Amino acid sequence: MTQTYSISDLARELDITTRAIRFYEEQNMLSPERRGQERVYSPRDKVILKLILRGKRIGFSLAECRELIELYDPGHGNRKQLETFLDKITQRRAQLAQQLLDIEQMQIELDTAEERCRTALEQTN
Amino acid sequence: MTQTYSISDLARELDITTRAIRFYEEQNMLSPERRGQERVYSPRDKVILKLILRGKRIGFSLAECRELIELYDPGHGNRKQLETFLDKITQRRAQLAQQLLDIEQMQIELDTAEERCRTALEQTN
DNA sequence: GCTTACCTTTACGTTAACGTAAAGCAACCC
DNA sequence: GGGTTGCTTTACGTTAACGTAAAGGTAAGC
Repeated sequence: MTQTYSISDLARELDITTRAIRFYEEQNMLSPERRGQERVYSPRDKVILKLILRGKRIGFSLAECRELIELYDPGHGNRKQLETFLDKITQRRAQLAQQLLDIEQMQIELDTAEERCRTALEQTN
Repeated sequence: MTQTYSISDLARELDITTRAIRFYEEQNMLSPERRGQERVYSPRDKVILKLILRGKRIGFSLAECRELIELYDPGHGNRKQLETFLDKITQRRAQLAQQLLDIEQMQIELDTAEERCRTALEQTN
């Protein structure tokens, strides 16, 4: 049998609230099975959640995260759809490249900020 | 004389609204000079705005951006302050490192997504 | 049979980061 | 002097992404 999770299992493991998980479902980013009333999550659901969290860490909106999820299995797309998918992939790549530049630049600024802090600290001695 | 800018100069050049610029001032992230009623911005103000925009591109909140700005000139800090600055710098570095990992991972996923798109496209031929 | 621990739905509340509209001053153009 | 352009302040509106009750269902343990 393939592994399943309760909602609080996932909440604990991924360090988010159950409310957040239900919210993502409301936004059609998840559709877990049900056993009676209760939600039952699959490994795939967990992967999607991780995608969402990773997206959020680099500042993606949930709408953007949903796009990423749609890219995750493009099987059901017609020609037109697939081509817009490829477009979106290209755009995302450009965005990620820009973010890499931004991060590098910020690391440099943190370096000089640390420098200045340290010399200022020496002044106080 | 050192260069100055009007609010719409900066808005045009940095591609944001004047409302946003005024809002950042409300949040104590800018404090431009005044000529009569009008705001007059210095090159330093422009640097700060760029810091903000860069921060936003990688998902920082304005509160986080303000911290970065404070790190930008730590001259006026006492010992205690300077040490918390160094702490914050360390934290930011860790966050940036995590973001780098996230971006790399996403690039990989975009690669495989593109693969799947292309093979799916070939199916439609 | 009562408590405790999870689960559910419904619904209103909250915060961040501006958007948008209203109303008005100052300078230049014709 | 009337209109346009660009600046100002004040203030209410909006969206995203949940938080936070409230009210209740179910199964386990004592």
